[in-house]
Amino acid sequence: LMSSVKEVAKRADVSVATVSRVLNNDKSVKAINRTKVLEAIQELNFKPNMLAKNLRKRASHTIVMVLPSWNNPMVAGTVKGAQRAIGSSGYSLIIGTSDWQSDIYENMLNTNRADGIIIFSSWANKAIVQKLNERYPVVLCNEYYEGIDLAYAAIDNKTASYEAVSELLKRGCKDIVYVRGAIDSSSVLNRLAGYKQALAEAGLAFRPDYIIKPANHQQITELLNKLVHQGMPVDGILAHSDLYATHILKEIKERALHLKHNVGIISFDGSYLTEITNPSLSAIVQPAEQIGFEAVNLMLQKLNNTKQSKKNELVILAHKLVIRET
Amino acid sequence: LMSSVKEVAKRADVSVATVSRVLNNDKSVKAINRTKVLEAIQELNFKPNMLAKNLRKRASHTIVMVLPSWNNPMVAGTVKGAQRAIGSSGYSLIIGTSDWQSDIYENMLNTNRADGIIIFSSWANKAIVQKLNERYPVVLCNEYYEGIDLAYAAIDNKTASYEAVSELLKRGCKDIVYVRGAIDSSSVLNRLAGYKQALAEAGLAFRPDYIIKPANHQQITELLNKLVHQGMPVDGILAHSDLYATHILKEIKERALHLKHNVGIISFDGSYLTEITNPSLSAIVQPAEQIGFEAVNLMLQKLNNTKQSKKNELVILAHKLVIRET
DNA sequence: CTGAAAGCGCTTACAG
DNA sequence: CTGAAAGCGCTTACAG
Repeated sequence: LMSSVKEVAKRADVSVATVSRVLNNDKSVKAINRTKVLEAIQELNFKPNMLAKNLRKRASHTIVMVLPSWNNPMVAGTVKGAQRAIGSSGYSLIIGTSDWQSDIYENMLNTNRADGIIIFSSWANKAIVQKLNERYPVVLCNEYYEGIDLAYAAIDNKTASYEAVSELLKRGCKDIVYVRGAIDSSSVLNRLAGYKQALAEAGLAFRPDYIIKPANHQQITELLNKLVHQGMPVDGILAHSDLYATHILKEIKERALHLKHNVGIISFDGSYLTEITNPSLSAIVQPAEQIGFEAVNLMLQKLNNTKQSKKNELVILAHKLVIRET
Repeated sequence: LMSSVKEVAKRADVSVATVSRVLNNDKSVKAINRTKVLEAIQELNFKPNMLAKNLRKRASHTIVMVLPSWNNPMVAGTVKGAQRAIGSSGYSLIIGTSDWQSDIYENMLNTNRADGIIIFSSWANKAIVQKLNERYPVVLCNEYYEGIDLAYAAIDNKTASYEAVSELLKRGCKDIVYVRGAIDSSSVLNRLAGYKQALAEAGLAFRPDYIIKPANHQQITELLNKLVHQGMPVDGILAHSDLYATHILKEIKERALHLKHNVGIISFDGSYLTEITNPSLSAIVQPAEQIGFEAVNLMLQKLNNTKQSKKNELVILAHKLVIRET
């Protein structure tokens, strides 16, 4: 049914080696032979079998990417950028989320189903990342691990957080809560550092109670209410994600969360969610698409750099504080 | 570095054929040999090279899935279900969106980078689907094509639409607009049919002007305003997607769209977006995860059914009308 | 500039 | 129940 290099070779009256060379743009092929081969390829509608090529080249030409979840527009943007970078590189992108068992991804690498792994999310702890990094190309998105030499793409979370909190302070907010992520990831720690820096510059004391660490959406309301009922007022919120912020907005509206309607809220991500809520959300906009794009490019560089500079590249992308109604 | 069947065979003191048989659960292997092989696999930490297996089996063990976009929670749900169905089947899922050139997907099939294709979205016109279906396993999500024998998973769009419009009529709405999708896909046509049926049963005339066909989000406002300004009132809207509905809500709030705040709105999909808007949106909830799950299962059946019943299966899943604030 | 040949790491008729 | 051997469809030193 499908024709092979053998048939192309016969038709073009050359050897399979020459056909392969044409397929791989080998400069050494004489022009006349190249033409004959290309014609034969056309006539036979030949499509190279990647299964064979992959085995021979010992590469799956596949990259696997781990995401924190599907239901997050920031993630969607990143994937979009990743797909764009994959483009016509000849590589395929396999995407999965971290609710899969972690060893699925390791297995993909072990069994040659993927050549490298891009990790978005704090799915993998430091030990896993370190272990992977010793054997396979690894690129991180949005996070990094102190002490591991890795390529990654992310924004400057500390500065972004500093700017957001400074904005709230400028408006007159005095009691600002940071609703942080559940894991001590680099983004959480850096945002925490930016938060502290902004308070310090304003001459305000840092109060650990104002760092809220919910295990899930539901807990946000619980923890914030607890704070308020203990006599600690809240007039500003830095939310770790748009999803957190939309949830807070909803709970305020439904009066489950006992905060004023006009509490200052700035969330991270700045996806389209911040525009469809009512009121619309102020946010630190992350260049999600760019992050995904750069992450894949870093990986493609790694995969194509045979014995070139091994130095890992860090790509820091620009964020933007966008003020909307909160 | 990596050990191969050859090394396992040597260590277990059997032939590579026997190793392969153990790997493939061939019952004919004597228990003692099976044990020896399994031990050797353990000791050598052997991982089979899928590149070789795929070539030999003439299968990539990969499925490609085409989505309409990334930024849509309904799509996210479908992908989540698809991933769950893939589970530990040994297959990988490659996902892409329809803004890629269509021939990328055909090329994946042609070059053995994928064994079958799942099409969500009306990315492919009938001719393309028909052509693909002649050569490769195809499964459709949410849509089907009249006259092509295909497996697909979807809800009963006509009944769902009928129920939504009936609900609006029951509330007293008389002038109901259907903001339809841009393509004459089966879902659009069926929803249109349900819309008409509901009107007919209520003794109301069908007015083609009340079917709005925006090319993009921005056009919704333009087209609806035009209708209203031409003296055709609007008191109910059936929206083709949650995204459309959230956009409508936003434009009403910003007074760009000249409709009353309390216009009845029911949207399709019923993703989490319908809960975070203010007011929250009434919607036909599609079982997105299930749809993705079933689609992948249909595909896996096709790929594993060597010479079994060729009859294509249709999976119709239950929808649900959920009334919220609109 | 080209071809014959070996080989990537598996699986599977075939013979015993 | 098992092994020797062929082969999946490519690529690539090697020799010329």
